[in-house]
Amino acid sequence: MTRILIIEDERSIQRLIEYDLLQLSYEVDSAFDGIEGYKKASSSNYNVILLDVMLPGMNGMEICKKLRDDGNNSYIIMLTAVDDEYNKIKGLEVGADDYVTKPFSPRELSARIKVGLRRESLKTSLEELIYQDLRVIQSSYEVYKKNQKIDLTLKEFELLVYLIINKGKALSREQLLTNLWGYSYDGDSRVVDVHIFKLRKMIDPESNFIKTVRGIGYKLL
Amino acid sequence: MTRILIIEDERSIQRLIEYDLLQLSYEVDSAFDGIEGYKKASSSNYNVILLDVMLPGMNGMEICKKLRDDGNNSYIIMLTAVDDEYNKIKGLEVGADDYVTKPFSPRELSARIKVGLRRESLKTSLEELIYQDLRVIQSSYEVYKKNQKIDLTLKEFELLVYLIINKGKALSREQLLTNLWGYSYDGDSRVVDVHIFKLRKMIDPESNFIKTVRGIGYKLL
DNA sequence: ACATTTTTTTACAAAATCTTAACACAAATA
DNA sequence: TATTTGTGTTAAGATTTTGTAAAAAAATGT
Repeated sequence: MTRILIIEDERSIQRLIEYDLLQLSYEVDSAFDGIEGYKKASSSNYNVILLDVMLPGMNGMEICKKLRDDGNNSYIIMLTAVDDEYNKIKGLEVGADDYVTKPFSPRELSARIKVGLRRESLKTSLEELIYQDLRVIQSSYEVYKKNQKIDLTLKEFELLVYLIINKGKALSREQLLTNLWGYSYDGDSRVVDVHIFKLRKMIDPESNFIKTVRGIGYKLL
Repeated sequence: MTRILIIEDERSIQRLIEYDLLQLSYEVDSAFDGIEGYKKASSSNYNVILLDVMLPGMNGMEICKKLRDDGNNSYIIMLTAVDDEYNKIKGLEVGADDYVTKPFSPRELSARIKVGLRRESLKTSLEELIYQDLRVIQSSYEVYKKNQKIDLTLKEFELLVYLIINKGKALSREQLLTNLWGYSYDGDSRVVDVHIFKLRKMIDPESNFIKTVRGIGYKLL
């Protein structure tokens, strides 16, 4: 179950966000001032925390910093009223993962959350993945084939990780798009194919283990 | 995505049900008389159909019977105004899966729907299907006969899965077309025959277990 | 601002698969 | 038995899907 905490004092905004997230069947919890927010965030484990910068009691920056100092590693998205560069930098400095400027569309917010969840799940899974003669180190985004380092782009890397984690399963393009790109493309996109093509060229030139499942997508043997 | 069709002429009840189901994030469609209901149920694939017994146009029993005759295998829940044993028995006779008496609470209805969905998903979502010396792995789209891998095309694979899930039942071409091809039988298409032929050649060269049911279609013993 | 890298889109070729149509054959019916 | 109806089988042609390269767009670095 995905748990999200909203720390936001403006009720109207809080309600709106809560409504959208419930629609997406996340488990939602809310706090309406800084103190309460910090307490909730500390006492329970959330996958994502939406944190308003301007709050009564304790402001968002402080909360974020304190949480990180406590060792909290939830994915924190800062919410702020204006697109000000200063807060953005400061937010990331105190340990936020992302930053959304109000007003934002539900779609935008949910896209950001999905990115966060993806990143989170990558974080929590195995640090080092071994597949055949490949060694994939997630923290440093490095890949070795027979101890020879291979340079992959970010998307190639993420695709490889996802394939390995789900090895054996046929993965549809939609599934790959939602899980790696973070949202669903409308219309038909061939991005996945192109990335598979490149990945094959880099790590699997004989196309031995990245198999095409015609009509569905791809799978790793 | 779970799709539910409500066939109910009383708007107030329809609205109520629809509201509850949308809350549970099902995809909901509605029809307000028998003819429309039958058409919608036939033309599209629903996981669950909620079917009022008393309807203008065509009554619930008729619709249910006709749908079953067409090979429709949605989970059908009959709705009736009074708890009368006669209708209950009759309903099950014409092929309904469950029976709910009005007035019912949202909770009761959703519980019944969940039962239906579970039943449906149990059948279709088995990771591995075993039939005689065949092993069909749905997540990877692989088929083994006596541990020997057999390469099937997507349609062949889907056909095999459907046959196994419905083993023992005679399946009409129409049913196979609607459920596997996603459109309704158009009179003289013999696509199914060709695919059966190919499937037999691949997994059943002796034509032992894919039997022809003359005048109807095919079945797996 | 410009150059470089990465990602996405687009177009076209190649391949696999699906469908149609035809004919052969078997089963049912008169 | 002859006729009709339904199915098996085949192969050509149509369609769909994927591979690949290259251009366009977006992101990043200098």
